[in-house]
Amino acid sequence: MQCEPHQIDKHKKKMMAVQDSMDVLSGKWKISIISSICYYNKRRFSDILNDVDGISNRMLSKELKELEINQLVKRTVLDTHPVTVEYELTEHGLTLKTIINNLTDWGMEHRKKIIGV
Amino acid sequence: MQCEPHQIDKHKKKMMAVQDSMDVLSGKWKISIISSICYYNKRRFSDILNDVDGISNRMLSKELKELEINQLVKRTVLDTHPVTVEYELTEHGLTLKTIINNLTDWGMEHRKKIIGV
DNA sequence: CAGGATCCTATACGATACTG
DNA sequence: CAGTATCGTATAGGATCCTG
Repeated sequence: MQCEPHQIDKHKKKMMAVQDSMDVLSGKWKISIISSICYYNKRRFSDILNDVDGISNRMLSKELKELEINQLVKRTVLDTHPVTVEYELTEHGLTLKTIINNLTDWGMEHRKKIIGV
Repeated sequence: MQCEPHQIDKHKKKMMAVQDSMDVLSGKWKISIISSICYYNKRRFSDILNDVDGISNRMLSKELKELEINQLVKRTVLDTHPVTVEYELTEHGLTLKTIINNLTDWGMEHRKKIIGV
């Protein structure tokens, strides 16, 4: 593919941007966790544990912490007995909604196409 | 969150769909590889090796094979000396374009917001 | 050039048990 | 309930060398 130099730069910039996204979102669980919180608006630890098929509490705890650090998720401790913790998306986290929806749609199509046949 | 039973089922279905997508796309490299091919339309092995920052030939080879199996990528051996191999997205792979674009945009925003500040 | 083979390491992840 | 601690395994992944 022949490209003008500034075209090539554009491609590189875009590749970098994708990498930046993936640095935050990649891993086996992150997207699923975000989806869970996103679809239910607010979600407790044990609920997410149930939503995300196969995840262990250790992993969930670790991943949520990372998402919090990256300011995608907000953690609220409720004053109940025993303690309850609620997770919700931050405003920045909410900007992922489009991507979640796209991945949901694509997953359904993919299942039809490849798995379902 | 109180939901009607059929609402809950909807959420579960969506969660499953996201999982299906991630089964194919997750991992450190897949999305970047697809982006590279997507942005350039056709791309040779060594080009992708250059586009995707930090990937080793071993990994690239492995990931491309998986993408081929999942029918996202088409591999064409060109009759040159020495051999050249071109990769392009299949029609099914092209349906990921929206997601790639969204991830690109989101990555740029995220950089501004978190990394760049 | 494209990629396979080999070897090795890091870390991602799971299972289980424990605590405020 | 929402985690943390500990331990063990599996896999992801890097480096290097080799070949048609």
